Amino acid sequence: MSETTTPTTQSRDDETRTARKRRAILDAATTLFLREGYLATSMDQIAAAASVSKQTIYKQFADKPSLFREMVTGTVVEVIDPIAEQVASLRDSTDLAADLQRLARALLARVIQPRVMQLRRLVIGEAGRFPELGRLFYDGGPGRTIDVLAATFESLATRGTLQLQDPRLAAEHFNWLVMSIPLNRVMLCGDAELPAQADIDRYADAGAQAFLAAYGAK
Amino acid sequence: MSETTTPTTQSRDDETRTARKRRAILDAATTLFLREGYLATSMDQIAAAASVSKQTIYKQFADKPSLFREMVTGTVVEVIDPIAEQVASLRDSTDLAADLQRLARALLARVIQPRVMQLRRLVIGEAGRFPELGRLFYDGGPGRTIDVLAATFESLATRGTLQLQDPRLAAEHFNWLVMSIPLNRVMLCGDAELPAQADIDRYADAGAQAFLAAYGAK
Amino acid sequence: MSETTTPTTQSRDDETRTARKRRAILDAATTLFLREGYLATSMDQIAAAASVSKQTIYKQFADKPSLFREMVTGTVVEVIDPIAEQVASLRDSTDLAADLQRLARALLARVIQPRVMQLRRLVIGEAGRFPELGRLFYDGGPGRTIDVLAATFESLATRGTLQLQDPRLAAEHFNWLVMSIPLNRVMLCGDAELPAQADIDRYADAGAQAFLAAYGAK
Amino acid sequence: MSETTTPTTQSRDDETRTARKRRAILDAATTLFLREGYLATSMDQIAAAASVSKQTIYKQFADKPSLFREMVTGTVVEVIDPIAEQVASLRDSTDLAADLQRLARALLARVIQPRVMQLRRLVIGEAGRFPELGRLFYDGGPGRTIDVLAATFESLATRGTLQLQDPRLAAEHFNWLVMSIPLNRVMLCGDAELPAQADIDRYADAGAQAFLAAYGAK
DNA sequence: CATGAATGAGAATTCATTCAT
DNA sequence: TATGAATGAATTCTCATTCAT
Repeated sequence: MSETTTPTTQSRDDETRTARKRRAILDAATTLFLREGYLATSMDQIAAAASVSKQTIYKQFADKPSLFREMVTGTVVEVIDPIAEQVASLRDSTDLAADLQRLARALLARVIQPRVMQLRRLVIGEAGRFPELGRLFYDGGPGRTIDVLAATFESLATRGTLQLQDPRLAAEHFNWLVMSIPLNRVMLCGDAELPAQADIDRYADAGAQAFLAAYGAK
Repeated sequence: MSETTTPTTQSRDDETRTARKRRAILDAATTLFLREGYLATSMDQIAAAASVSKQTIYKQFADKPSLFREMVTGTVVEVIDPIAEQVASLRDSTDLAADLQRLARALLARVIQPRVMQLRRLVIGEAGRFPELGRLFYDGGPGRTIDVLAATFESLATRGTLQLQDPRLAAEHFNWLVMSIPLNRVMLCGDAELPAQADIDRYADAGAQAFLAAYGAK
Repeated sequence: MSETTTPTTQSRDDETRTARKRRAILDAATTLFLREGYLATSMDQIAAAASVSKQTIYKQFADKPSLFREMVTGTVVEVIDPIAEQVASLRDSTDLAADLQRLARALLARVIQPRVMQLRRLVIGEAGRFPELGRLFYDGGPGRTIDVLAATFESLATRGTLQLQDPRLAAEHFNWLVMSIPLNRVMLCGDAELPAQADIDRYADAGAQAFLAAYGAK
Repeated sequence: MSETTTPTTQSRDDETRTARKRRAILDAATTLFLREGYLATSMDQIAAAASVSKQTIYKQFADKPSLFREMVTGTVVEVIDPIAEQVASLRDSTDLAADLQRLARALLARVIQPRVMQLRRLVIGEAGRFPELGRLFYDGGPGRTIDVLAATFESLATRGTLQLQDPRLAAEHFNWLVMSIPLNRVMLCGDAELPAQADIDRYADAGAQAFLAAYGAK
């Protein structure tokens, strides 16, 4: 009814409406792909969940793989850790133990989120069909974290706050010391196995502590 | 070997033939499921790959999920680490650094095998459809390794060779310090990213070394 | 008739088209299910007979049982005897023998129709798979007839035109005296055995006459 | 073990064993066909239920239709009313009302048996595929009963005990007056609707009584 | 002679994608 | 532009029947 009120803004309205539909499609696709997997999700389901016709989907996305790629890409971006500043602030830390612990908790809390876990499972499960998405996830997730960690650790080593030869290796060790225990458990045993917040923090703390024991200045 | 020794035992020949078919089906299913995934593998493909009629499959396995479960179960068992002895031998180690390094290399070499990696990917990707298989894999894989490690570490701590409060936590840290870097990279970035043997050993060595730095007696 | 009157009402046209397809599917299903039976009719046949794609069927009907139920329900309704008025008019009959005979002929003519016979056979044959349809047929067919007959007979008994204690029992007796002979013969021996119209009327007359001999006022 | 003790009787033993298997097959087929229907019963199920191999079935019966025909034929024969004598004894009845009632109860009790009802449903449902079996059932069931009844009623009419012109018509009326009410109800509404024994007798009594009211000597 | 395997087709149902309206 | 229909193939699973062993 109101789409034709002002002819001049019609194209803009259409654009907005199109964008809205596009977003609805991506939202539905995100929910369904994450929950059911790639093959187990049908275009019909997505159309129904987005309340659009299938034709509308195919007008916006070339085909199912394209829609899937776009959805994964978008979700990776949206989920990427905005931890750069927090990591960088470590450089001037006066209480490294406390600051590392805080960082560890923040990192783990982010990664253990159901949506991130589902995305990780999805990307791993579809690694055969969409190899580029695995790399995308890696680069936007662990890779990026490790990059900024490595830079910071190098700076700390220069100041003698940390003792290490290979800052990138230390960054990886920190990252996985913090994450691996709950990450692998939940990834394999399902969200049913998801530890309570207190336990998650304990894993983060223990990881940070072990890291300091190995790499801290004596 | 002995299928044709006694021509009179027809029933035994039949048994062998049936068992042979069953094995052929499971082999084909293993190859295809690991390579293509659960949904992307059809019973027709399996029948063709096993040179068997579909009927024969359905006479041996109730349905596709059953065949899949049996295949995963069997592969998990077959792939389980026989590391118990090697770990146990640590107890009387006179050169813990060297022995931990040897153990780390053995553990990582096993886990990084393509077949194990594929199985891990498959199980993770199908965690939604087959939650029990994730747990099965965990219990037969990392869980089991960590169990035996924890027992050994506790004994080493009693003797003062290691310094730790929570042997299970230390075992987890050891395990993931050794594995996580190449494991996560390969799992996400594919076998293309698979590091050379030398690099793998380096990861193992670095993990063991970091562990000792954190948990070794001063 | 009016599908093309208003070109602007596209949605209504769509509705009509969909409804037309739905009707075509139900018609084809009716013909095939009645002729071949439930299991012997395939969804492919129905789609072909309705000149419709299988998808269209499955978008309108959840599955084969649903389609079958809908078809039987519809056919039962469409075939239900509109005899209520004719039966009710008996109450003021001045020539009961003639009126009962007329009623008997009408009842039997309806029931002996090939389509009704086929439906009866189908419902009986599928009683195991679709028990609710048997009851539906009974309630819409014999049950309903007997209900209205019983009410009328009771009224006639009050006026002394009939002599009976149990009007429902009398109604059943009337119904089956009229129907049973040709009904059972045709149901078991097939339409090949279907008597000529004259014979059918004779059965109806004889049934009505026997009823009056048993229940009429002396 | 004992099959080879006496070579002379071996063939007879085989015959017996063969006959035993044949009977087992027919028993299994009877149970399954009656319960599930013709198409819904598979040769595999029959083989399993009879504890024989499918090959054995095909050695004894040409194909599925043959097995079905043989099973129906056998069951019809086995279920045929041995009421000839009881009907014949009516001829010298001194208390026709009592004797007709006794006969009615016997007839109805037989027909209402679950196995007979299932057979009737089966034959009606398969009338399209096996028209000859419907006729077989009719001739062995209602047809036969009506034949002997007609003969007896004629004799009673000659003696003036009954008043009728067409003995065959009277026989049909008697038969269906007795049977129709519970027969149709159970056939359509299922065994769930099966009346208690007392009710069945009541239907039989009422049918016999109505018959006498219509056809008895005044 | 009887068991397991094979055959070859056909069942119901779903899919991604493309026309028509 | 967007809806319903169509397409055409693929899915899992079952069937009756026939070879081989």
